[in-house]
Amino acid sequence: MRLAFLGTPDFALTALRRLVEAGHDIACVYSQPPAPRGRGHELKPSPVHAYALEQGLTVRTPASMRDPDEIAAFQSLGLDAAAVVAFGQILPAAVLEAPRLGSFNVHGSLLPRWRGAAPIQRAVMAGDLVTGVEVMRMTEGLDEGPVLASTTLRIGPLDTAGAMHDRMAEAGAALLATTLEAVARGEAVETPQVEEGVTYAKKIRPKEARIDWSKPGVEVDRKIRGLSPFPGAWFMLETEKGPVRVKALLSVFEDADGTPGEVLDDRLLVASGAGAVRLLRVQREGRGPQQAQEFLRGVKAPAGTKLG
RNA sequence: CGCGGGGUGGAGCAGCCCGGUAGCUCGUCAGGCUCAUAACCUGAAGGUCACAGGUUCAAAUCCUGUCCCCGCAC
Repeated sequence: MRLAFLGTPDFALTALRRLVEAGHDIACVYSQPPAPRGRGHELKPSPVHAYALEQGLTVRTPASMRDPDEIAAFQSLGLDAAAVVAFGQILPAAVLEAPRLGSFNVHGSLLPRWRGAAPIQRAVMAGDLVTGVEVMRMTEGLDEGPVLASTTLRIGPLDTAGAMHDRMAEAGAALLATTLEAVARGEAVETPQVEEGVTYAKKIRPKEARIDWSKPGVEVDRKIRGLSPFPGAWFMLETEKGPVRVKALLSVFEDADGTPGEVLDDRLLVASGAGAVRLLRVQREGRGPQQAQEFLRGVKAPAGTKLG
């Protein structure tokens, strides 16, 4: 098929790779323009952008797909379909409807639950036991289009948003590839989303990442796993060299009591408003991620330590 | 030139300000003890202290440059 691919981060890259390997004719790759991300204010192309250049694909990084010239250029590509995966821009109908067969999107949730920006993280934070990845036809509304294919995934007690992200990227890429084939053959079945159970996955704000130990342990644990590895739920720890910010990357809920924020044993079991949370994997600022055991070798946090 | 932290035996850290015999908690190996809720005791191996220059009688420690990693901001 002759396709346009619109995507930006790693999640999208996994899908693009699959389409390239499947031998599709990628007429043009669209991605968000290089931004001064990362340290040192360096201008870095997005993962999708970098890969596209590497593959010798045509890349465009318009600031806005609403630009009339951009829309005209898109319409003249002679596309069979457009694949949109975590692109980062709202697309106008003129773009969505330009390809002969339409535009399709990979979304990380079982719609209509968790429409919007951060479905994977919100699902983990909410304690969902099951989630999934779906391919839908794009319409003007936010993630409201009919669903063509779906894969469900379980969220285990030790799963983080990052782990789900990786699994979902793979599953989504495969789903997208097979669905596009089905669409090409005219065999795809589109199922409208049900009216009930609509929720929205608001974008994650760094401000909500600080851990409030007075909350129930079950919630603290979900927040830790839902925000791991990015942006990372964090707390403050007093050390010999002063206060240090520590991210909790993985944890598990345990039934124990104590003053919220107090460490209950020598293995990072922390009391919360209800029950306790054992930190299994953490990362302090300036250092890399570490298992609790390694972390405890370099920092003192014995029973009785108060976390902020 | 956005702000800041860091690169020390296999892992995690201290030492650096106030230059002078490389330390701690683990792991590994050998032996002992035995069952104490990640076991304990004894001994051993293992490091050009990121890299390149400079200062000095002497540099992990001071100065200059380079590379790499991480947090924030974005």
